[in-house]
Amino acid sequence: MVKLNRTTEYGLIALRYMSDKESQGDTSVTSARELSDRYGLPFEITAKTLQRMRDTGLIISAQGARGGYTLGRSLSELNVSTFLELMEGPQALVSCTGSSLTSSSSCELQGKCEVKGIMGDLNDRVKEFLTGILLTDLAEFKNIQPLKVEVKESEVHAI
Amino acid sequence: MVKLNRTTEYGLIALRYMSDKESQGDTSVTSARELSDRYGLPFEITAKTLQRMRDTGLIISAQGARGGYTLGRSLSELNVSTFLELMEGPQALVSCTGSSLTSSSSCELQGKCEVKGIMGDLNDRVKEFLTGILLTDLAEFKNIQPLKVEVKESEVHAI
DNA sequence: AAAAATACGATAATAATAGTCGTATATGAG
DNA sequence: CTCATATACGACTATTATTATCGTATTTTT
Repeated sequence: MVKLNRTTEYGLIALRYMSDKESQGDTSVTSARELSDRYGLPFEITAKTLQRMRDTGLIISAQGARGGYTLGRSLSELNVSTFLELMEGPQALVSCTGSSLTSSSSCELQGKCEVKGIMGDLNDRVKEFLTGILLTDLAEFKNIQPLKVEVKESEVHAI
Repeated sequence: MVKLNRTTEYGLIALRYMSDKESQGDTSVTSARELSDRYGLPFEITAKTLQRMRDTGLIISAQGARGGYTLGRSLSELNVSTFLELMEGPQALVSCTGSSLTSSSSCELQGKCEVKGIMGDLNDRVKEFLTGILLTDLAEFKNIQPLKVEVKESEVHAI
């Protein structure tokens, strides 16, 4: 049916975490390690995901020791459609619909296919719908329990 | 982002074709061969897709020579959400959301994950939205040019 | 009996996604 | 100025999901 890929999930976790930090007056940056430790995400992928999010401007990076990421734009103005496109690229709902970057997704039924219009219409509608939903509109994005830092043994003496 | 699989496309082609036939007073059944020939679809997959559609009641089969398929329910009462679920199963928008049949899609962050609620909410909204759209609402589902039967040589003497 | 069609399970091929590895670069702290 | 920590980035591998193929059985009309 309709499905998000996992890195989008990781990205959402990251955004929500940073947003929460910010709203608590915590101005510290968030490192890939911090996220992967806290949520049990694979570090390498978390790091790579954050880099892609930086490329698209969702977050801002600071290199070097004590480096990390902070929010790059106001989440209360970011809609779901835009978020998904930033995370996964301008993919269409269905393969035969244009506006796709990958050449492999161009339909071989070209010309013959009679559902292109139907699919394109559906795609447009879903996109329009998602454009109307802001990330911060989604239930539980805000109003979660304050982040309790359950520090690991290994981290204790490191601080 | 959000994507349909190809067999759903095939299924949509089949439904539209049969619906169109019906509205023209053509009461003949539609065979897998007929569809695969006309639209250049792989026969085996078309056949299998039609079988799954029969399993879910979308279409009705008639076995044997001169057998084939006819519509099993009124398309003007079939919404997109239901259609997608019948074609692809009750999959969720995102892996960590429940209601999935495959055990592999259960999230390993169980308990820790804090976006489950967000994703579940988004999933519910998209589903509700799709429920409000009927297949026949979609542009170009109806009002297409009458099917011109460009009969192939091989079919001519068979009729 | 033969031909045409669906029924169905097993398996192979392909594509998409997820994850790993190695190395380079930047920066703060001592 | 060196070390530790963190991002940056490309190439590669593994895993999973999807798509397609194959072989055989069954049903029904002629």
